[in-house]
Amino acid sequence: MSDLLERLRGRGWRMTAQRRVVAEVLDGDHVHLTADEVHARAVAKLPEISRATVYNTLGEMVTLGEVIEVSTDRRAKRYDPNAHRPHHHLVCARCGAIRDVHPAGDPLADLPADERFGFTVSDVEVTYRGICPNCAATA
Amino acid sequence: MSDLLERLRGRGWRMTAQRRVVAEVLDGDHVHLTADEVHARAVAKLPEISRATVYNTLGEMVTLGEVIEVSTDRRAKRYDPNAHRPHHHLVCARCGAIRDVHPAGDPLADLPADERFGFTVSDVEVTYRGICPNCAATA
DNA sequence: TCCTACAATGGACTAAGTCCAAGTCAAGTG
DNA sequence: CACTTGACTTGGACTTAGTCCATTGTAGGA
Repeated sequence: MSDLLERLRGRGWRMTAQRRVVAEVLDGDHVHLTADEVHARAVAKLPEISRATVYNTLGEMVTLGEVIEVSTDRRAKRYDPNAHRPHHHLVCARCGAIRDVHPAGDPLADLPADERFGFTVSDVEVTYRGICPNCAATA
Repeated sequence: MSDLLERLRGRGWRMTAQRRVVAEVLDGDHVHLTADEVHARAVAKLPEISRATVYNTLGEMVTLGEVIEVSTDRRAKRYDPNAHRPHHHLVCARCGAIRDVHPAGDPLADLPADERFGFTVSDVEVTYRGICPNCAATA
């Protein structure tokens, strides 16, 4: 049922009710939640869970590479459990809706050596912006 | 002397001492400043300028398309006056240093129609992450 | 069952940014 | 040039998102 939970367990994570609940929330199809949204859903399942724990747990999942932090809008970070398959994001500039997308080609390869300034480049994050069909309809 | 200032004037901006100072700060080679850094430098030239005005002015410049907002780290937004030439960013994951880069190819073209979900895609923002030479040396 | 190191709690704290009512002033008009 | 007016600025209170930490609780091994 919970792939995410399985993977975390396999890494020697100490399993607690709180961590299970956070993993379950992220593992649904409710992707791209903010930390507060995760907390709200977690509270529904485990009323006494604290905000600090949710932040800690999300942070650990990010460190373990099981969840990706996305900061597409300028407000809160969002958490994307779809970390096992590389992807990028398409964001509606009006309503903030987010879709996962898979562009052709490898943007990393598009950065020539003379544009790397001696950096060891390890990662690339691409955010497309535009207007979603919904917002376009109500323009 | 101040290209940015010239362009803004040409758009019917009401010119005030505050706006001039903010434009001057951004127009130097001091790129990628946070709003607070802009404010600090502005205060050096015009002691009574307020934080709110700096935020307002930066926001207007962004709206006019003369300045780009960059949120590479998860802290404060940074402001990049180099808006007239499309470019992307290379960020050091350790120290946060930022360089402008110009990748080959057009990432927008790499997003196939069937990955656009009906969005009208107008913009793309690419952030490369890695370790800068400085940080690599002191690893 | 008991221990103990790791985890959770919650409330105070910080950073970054927004809001607003009141005062100020740039620039067009006569 | 003086006047007028609506746009601009101010500063302080407020909000939002997130961090910190001392204390309390507990998972899981011996």
